[in-house]
Amino acid sequence: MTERILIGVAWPYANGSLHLGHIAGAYLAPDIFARYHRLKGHEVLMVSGSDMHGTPITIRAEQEGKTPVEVATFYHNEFKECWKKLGISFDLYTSTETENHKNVVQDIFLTLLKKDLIYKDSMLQPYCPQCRRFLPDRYVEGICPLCGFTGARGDQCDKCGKPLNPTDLKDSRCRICGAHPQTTNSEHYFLRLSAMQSQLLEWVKKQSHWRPNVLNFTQRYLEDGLKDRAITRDIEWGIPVPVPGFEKKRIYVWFEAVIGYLSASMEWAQGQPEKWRPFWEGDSKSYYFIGKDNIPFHTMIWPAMLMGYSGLNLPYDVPANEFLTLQGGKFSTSRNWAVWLPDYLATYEPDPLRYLLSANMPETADADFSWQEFYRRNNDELVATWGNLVHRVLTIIQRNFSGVIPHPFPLNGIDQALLTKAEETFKAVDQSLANCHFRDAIRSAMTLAQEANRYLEEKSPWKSKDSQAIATTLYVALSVISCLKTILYPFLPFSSQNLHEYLGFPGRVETNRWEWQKPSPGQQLPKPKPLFIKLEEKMVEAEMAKMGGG
RNA sequence: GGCAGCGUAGCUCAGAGGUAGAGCAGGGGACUCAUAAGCCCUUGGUCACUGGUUCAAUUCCAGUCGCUGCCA
Repeated sequence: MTERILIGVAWPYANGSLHLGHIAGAYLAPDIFARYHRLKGHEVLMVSGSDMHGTPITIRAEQEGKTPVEVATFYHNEFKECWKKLGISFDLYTSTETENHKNVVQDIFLTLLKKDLIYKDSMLQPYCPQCRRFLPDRYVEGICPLCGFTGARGDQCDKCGKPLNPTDLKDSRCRICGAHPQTTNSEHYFLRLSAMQSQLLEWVKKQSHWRPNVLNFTQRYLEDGLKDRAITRDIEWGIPVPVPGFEKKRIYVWFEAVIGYLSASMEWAQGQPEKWRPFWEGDSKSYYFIGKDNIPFHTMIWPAMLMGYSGLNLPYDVPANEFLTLQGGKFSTSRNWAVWLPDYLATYEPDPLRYLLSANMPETADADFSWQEFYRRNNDELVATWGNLVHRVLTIIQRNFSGVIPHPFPLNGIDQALLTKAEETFKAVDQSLANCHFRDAIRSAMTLAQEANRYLEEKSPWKSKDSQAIATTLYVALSVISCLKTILYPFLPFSSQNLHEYLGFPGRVETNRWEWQKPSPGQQLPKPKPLFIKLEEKMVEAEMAKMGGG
């Protein structure tokens, strides 16, 4: 049965480069999932885009003497380059700075307004008379009333960790110009989340297939009670509020960005206006891949908006990942405690990173990245277990059979046992991937590679005098390698493509289905090269030296 | 302060009410097709602490300590 799968991926904020925490949290998993489903022959639509709006971008632009659109576009382009190099296979990667997105957002805004799910109210906001603008809470600084720390921000104090309101601060000042902010009343629109609470809770309680962390968090949050939230801001960079009198205000990014899933689907369908609908209606399942910090927006706010808008599917699953830590600590942009994706991709191949982050994905708990671990997993697992398995078999075939795939003879019990194991692994990985258990899936695959190494050892074709047994052994080993080629493709698309060619298959690996392709006896194989290269241990020190604070 | 999560071998992580697991690192061995890779054997743990439920808990419950995150 052909399934239809919508894959929504978190929209990265275009005011800084991507680092490995982003990839582990939200971007690798959906790509694996999408590649798997495409192989299964399912219809997949995977969309995302850059979140271009909001105050942090305008402030960065001012500091750099640029316009907000220049800053956001710079990072948007950098993101697109990263996706290409890392192999994150979006069907459309767009941005919130498109005419289409603006129209869709305004349409949803007006629809919810008409249904009275959005209403107007006023709120107090810090205003800087010198900059002549309203300040987001975290752009107000001052002395913490609780601990006396002088660098406390209007949203919280970094010293004692207490959350604050901007008006709590003593001797408050504007973080941009240093002037003393005033507090001014301002009119805004609010989303009536409080009215949706029971409907949401009822829906959430039925989602027993969600990951426990996502489900528990959401339920507790809902039982505590949802508050209405302001969805407009006093800034100039963003999507205009389509209401007279609000010309100086913009729709707040958290309301606007989630709508991107829908607007991007429509943009993808351009030219065929109804083509996006099957992914948003009926049997289609929608998956939203995000980091855990984004859970409330995808299990409550976006569903509430969809319920209000009505007619479109609510999320089927929100497989949120936990966080990646970096050598035991939090990623920190300001301390440069990070591994930047553009730097990584300028130096290394994509597959070793994809491998490490898959094998140690923060699926159920935080996971740690270290260069030592990267080095080790590349050399000891990718190269030694998997790459070397491929290389030794292909090399023996080159040497002893002139590179022609040997014809197998009747199988003995050992041959059969390995083939059975491969068959079982194929099914197990299928199940794991369908259930978003990525770590289990790649672990099963590597276990099969180990089995194949043991098999070769046991049969030792390099010692054997029995030419039929040698031919059979190599054919069986090659078959299992071909099995792994398909299993590993969602995780390691680049090296699987190379392997696909070394095994004598034509075209692109992704044009084949999720099937165990058997090699064709008698076929001439090309000269292989190692799938992965060993790293030198000194790279660990070199990379660590690049990180701040270490 | 409230809530949640975590605390398992040197390291990264699994696991489960009934004599503790994997990979890597450490030690030993046989082999040589292969990127000195692969294979076999092996040393490591009172599963944070204290109580409770149970015939039986490291696995369930309560509390303590430590780390992390979220919230007012």
